[in-house]
Amino acid sequence: MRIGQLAEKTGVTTKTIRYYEGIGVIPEPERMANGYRLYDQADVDRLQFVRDAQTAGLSLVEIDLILDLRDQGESTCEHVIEILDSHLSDVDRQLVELRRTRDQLRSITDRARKLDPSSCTDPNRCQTISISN
Amino acid sequence: MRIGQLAEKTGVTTKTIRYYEGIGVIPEPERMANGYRLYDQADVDRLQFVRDAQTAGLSLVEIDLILDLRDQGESTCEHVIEILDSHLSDVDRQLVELRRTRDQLRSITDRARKLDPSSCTDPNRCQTISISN
DNA sequence: TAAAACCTTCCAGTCGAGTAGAAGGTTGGA
DNA sequence: TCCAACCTTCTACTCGACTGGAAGGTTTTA
Repeated sequence: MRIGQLAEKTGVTTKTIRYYEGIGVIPEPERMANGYRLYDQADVDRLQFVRDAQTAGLSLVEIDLILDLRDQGESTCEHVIEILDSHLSDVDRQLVELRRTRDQLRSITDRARKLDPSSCTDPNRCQTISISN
Repeated sequence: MRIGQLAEKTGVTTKTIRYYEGIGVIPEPERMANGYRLYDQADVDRLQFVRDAQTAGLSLVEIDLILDLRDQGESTCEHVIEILDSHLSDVDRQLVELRRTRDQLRSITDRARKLDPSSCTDPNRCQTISISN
C-alpha cells in the first residue's frame, strides 16, 4: 500500500510517517517504480505499536530502542522488560511529584479563598501571592 | 544589587534573569550609571515567587498573568484564585491520565514477565510487543 | 484534456524554558 | 599595568514531536 493508505489505516499523518522514517522509528520502505513508498501489513503493525507505546508514555527514542532490539532478535524480551520497567519507575516518580504539586496548589488556593476579599486593597501586597512565598 | 548578586540570592542564573525580563515576567530594572542592571529586595521576592509558582507547576505565562494582575492592584485576589483554580483542574486531569498510563504500562510489563523466556526465539515476533498491540 | 488528488524532497517553523557563545565594556585587586 | 571577574547586547541553539509550505512529479477521475 502507499503512504496515504498506511496513514488512513493507522491514523498517523503522512507527514508524521515520513518523520518517523527520518528518525529511524520505522525503516526505509521499498519504493515503487515511480518512487512512491510501498508498505505492507508489517508496517501497519509497527506503526500501531509505536502509537500504543506512545499512549503508554514511551518517548520515540525508547520506542526506537525496543524496535531495534526486536529487529536484532536477540534476547529481546529481557531488554524490553528492562526498558519498560525503567520507564515505569519514571512514571511512578512523575506521579509522586505531580501529586505533591497538586497538594501544594490546592492548599495555596484554599488559603487564598479563606482570605477576606476586602483585604485585597493594597496594590503592593496580594495576600494570595505572599502566602505562597 | 547587581544581577550577579540577585542570581546568587535566588539560585536563578543571570542568563535566566535576563530571559525573564525579556518575556516580561520581571520588569525592566533601573540601571546604574555604567548600564548595569540594579535590583532590590522586591526583585528577590518576585523572582522567588516565580520559582515557587513554577514548582507548583504554573507556566511562565500563568505566572506572568498573576504578577501583571498584582501590578495592576485591582481585585487581584479573585483573578488569582481563578487562575489557580483553572490550573488545579489541569493538574488533576494530568494526574488522571498519568495514572491510566501507569496502569497500562504496569499490565504490559507484568504480562511480559509472565511469558516463558525461552519462547523468545522468533526474531520476528517479540511477544512482549505483540501483546501490547 | 484538464483538474483533483495523490506522491516526492527540502527547508522552516511551532511550543516552553531556557542555554551557549561571541564581542565588547567596566571594575577591583596584585 | 594587567588580569580576572564582572557586566552588556546580540544571535543562535537545545529538546521532542511534529506541522506547514513550496515546488515539482504522477495518477485517477470527470
